[in-house]
Amino acid sequence: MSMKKVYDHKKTESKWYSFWEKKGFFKPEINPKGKPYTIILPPPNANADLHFGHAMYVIEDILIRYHRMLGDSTLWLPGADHAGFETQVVFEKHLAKKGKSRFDFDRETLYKMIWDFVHINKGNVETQLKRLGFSLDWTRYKFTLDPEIIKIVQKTFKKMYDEGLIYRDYRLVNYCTKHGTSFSDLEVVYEDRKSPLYYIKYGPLTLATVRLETKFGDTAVAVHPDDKRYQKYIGKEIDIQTVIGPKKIKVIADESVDPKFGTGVIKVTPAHSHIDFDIGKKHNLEIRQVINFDGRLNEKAGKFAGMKVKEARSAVAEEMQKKGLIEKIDDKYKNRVGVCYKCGTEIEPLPMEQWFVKIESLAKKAIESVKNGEVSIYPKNFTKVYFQWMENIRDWNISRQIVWGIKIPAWRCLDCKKWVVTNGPTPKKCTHCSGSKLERDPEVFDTWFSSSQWPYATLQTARKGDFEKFYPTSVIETGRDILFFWVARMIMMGIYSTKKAPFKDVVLHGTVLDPLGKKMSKSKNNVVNPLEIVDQYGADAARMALVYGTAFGNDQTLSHPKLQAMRNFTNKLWNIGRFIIDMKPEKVKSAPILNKDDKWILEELDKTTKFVTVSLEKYRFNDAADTLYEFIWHQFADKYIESSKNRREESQPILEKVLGESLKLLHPFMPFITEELWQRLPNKTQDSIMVSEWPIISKK
RNA sequence: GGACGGUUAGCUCAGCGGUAGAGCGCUGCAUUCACAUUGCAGAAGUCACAGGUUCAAAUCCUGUACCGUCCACCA
Repeated sequence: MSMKKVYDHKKTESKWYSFWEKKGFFKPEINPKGKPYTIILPPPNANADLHFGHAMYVIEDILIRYHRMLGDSTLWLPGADHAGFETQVVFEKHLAKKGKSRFDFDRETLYKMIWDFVHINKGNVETQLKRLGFSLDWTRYKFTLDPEIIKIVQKTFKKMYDEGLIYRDYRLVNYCTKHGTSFSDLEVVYEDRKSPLYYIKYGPLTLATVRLETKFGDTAVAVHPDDKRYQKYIGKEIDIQTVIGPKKIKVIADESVDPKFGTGVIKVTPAHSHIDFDIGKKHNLEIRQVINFDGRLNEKAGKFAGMKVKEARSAVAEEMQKKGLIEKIDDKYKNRVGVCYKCGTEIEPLPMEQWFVKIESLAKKAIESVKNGEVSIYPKNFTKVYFQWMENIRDWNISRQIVWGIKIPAWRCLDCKKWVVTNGPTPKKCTHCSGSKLERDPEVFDTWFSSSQWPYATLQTARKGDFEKFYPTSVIETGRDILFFWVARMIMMGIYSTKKAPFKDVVLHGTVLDPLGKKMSKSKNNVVNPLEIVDQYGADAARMALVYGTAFGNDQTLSHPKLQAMRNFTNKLWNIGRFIIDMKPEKVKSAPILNKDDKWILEELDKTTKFVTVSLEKYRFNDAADTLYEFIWHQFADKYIESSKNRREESQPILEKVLGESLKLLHPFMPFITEELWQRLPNKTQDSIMVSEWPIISKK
């Protein structure tokens, strides 16, 4: 079939993906003897379509296709994440549109509804990944809620519990009163606020506080041990007036009090402030909870009971002012307030029992694995960020009070109140007292607890022998915004469970911003669907645009002019192909004598081959892409092809050779058009360019 | 309060020790001879600012300004 003047990406791209898949080219088995090369796809959330930023997965496809052509036994394993809390929030929004809420359904029904919702979305996501040309081995597809994955996650929990690395503790958690769940420290975002700072009288002392409404939970007043002003009160009880009557309160000394802040005196509210909780623990103070999980004050607040935190604050302030208990109000005070990263509700530190991972020993090994080079992070300046975070890490709260997730396999014995933990199955009786009345912990794991086990959980359950062959994986490639959430935790959990870090290289890409340079988000309504871009410019152009012209690791702005340029490039390539293949002269000299031009282009091809290869090894994708563009367009097409026109019969073999090699080098970046042209090459050596050999630099 | 990244042609960005580069845009010319999603030619930047190191700095060091991001339980 003769070739049209203008390249039609829609025609080409629709046919090759299924061809590749049918041939089994995405499976590592096509190179059974090659050395293993593995990437686990960061499983996209199953609750929504991919946005254009996900197209950065192209980096992984480039690496995978390159290594497949090198002859490696190459595996790129796809999956999806149930994305616990995230998904529940998305689903609640759907419910809200129908005038419903999560409280209208029982647990099982809600779970089932979300399950159905997620399974529709998963299908959409798969279609998107395929349209982008990603050479994923779909026969090994995994979902975080597959029974075999759940089994592994629960088993890990049990093992860690048995070894004392997971414990149950009553302590303050970051709690969103709107969503009704706790969060890890990472999920709290901080906002700058101007909050009135009240100077209140506590008997003979005056202290400064923002959170007036928590005063009903005060169980001490604290000063710095060396603060001369307050020596005589330390250890004594003082009488104070409060809005709900007189009260006695103890004055304690603690190093953590900053004498320079306010008056140097603080109220200690162990139930509602992290720092106070620690002080309280040290001094054995009562944890007096006055704010309930619905964000309202309870009966301990007297007549303020039932009020929401904010109303209570102003109501208390008003009342205290009437009674002359407020000395002054500093209304210029600036502080940072933790809010829910989803809804912006102020996070309440609230005391509750939760499961925690004892993180120190895990972090230590994770730090070590990077220090000793078992794991390398690219771009390398992120190594420092990684260390910083790891060195200051705190125990990880892995309980979530939601329904959508993996259930924690823990039961409390109603007789002896102790916990029974299993690998998953419901225990018949209590292992401590043989009691038979057991109550399951209704909570589920933090999503990241399961995804941190993803590399080994997938490989251990995909196919027999996979784990042995493909673990540790070669590269984890992901957005740098989830370095802590995911990458760091995978390293910790991987080392814990398998004794080996789960990957050798961490490759972090920047964020793809909208055409105006703003972060894409649903709330801003500026999310771009990759399929729109693919329809408009072609998958090849979209892929190339993401790697061309931006240093790897930097943020980039989605640029239509750039997409257009890459679309033009595909057309240029198409016409190069058309000229060489479709307009082949009738007579061709079989053993040409090389002239100056021939030698020059072959030399340039060599240089390009070398440069592209080295750049890929160093994860310098833009260098490789820029060079290929320059070589193919400006050296091969503009110079060599032009000069060859008056000696076509002689140069035809060179034209074919350079085209073939260029297509191979370009294939990882632009798989569809390179396959289309490859299939038309008169001298093609394999069924598909996908399984052809990566060009080798010819010897001089 | 710390840390990291950015600041280079009108726009979007490469370059990161040897007298400034790309894509888009702009100007002029060419052409139904693979490609107008084209070719050729060209204009365009005191490389944020101030010091320093060096024979030589956009590139290294110090500091400043402005943008962006991340981390931190200051009441």
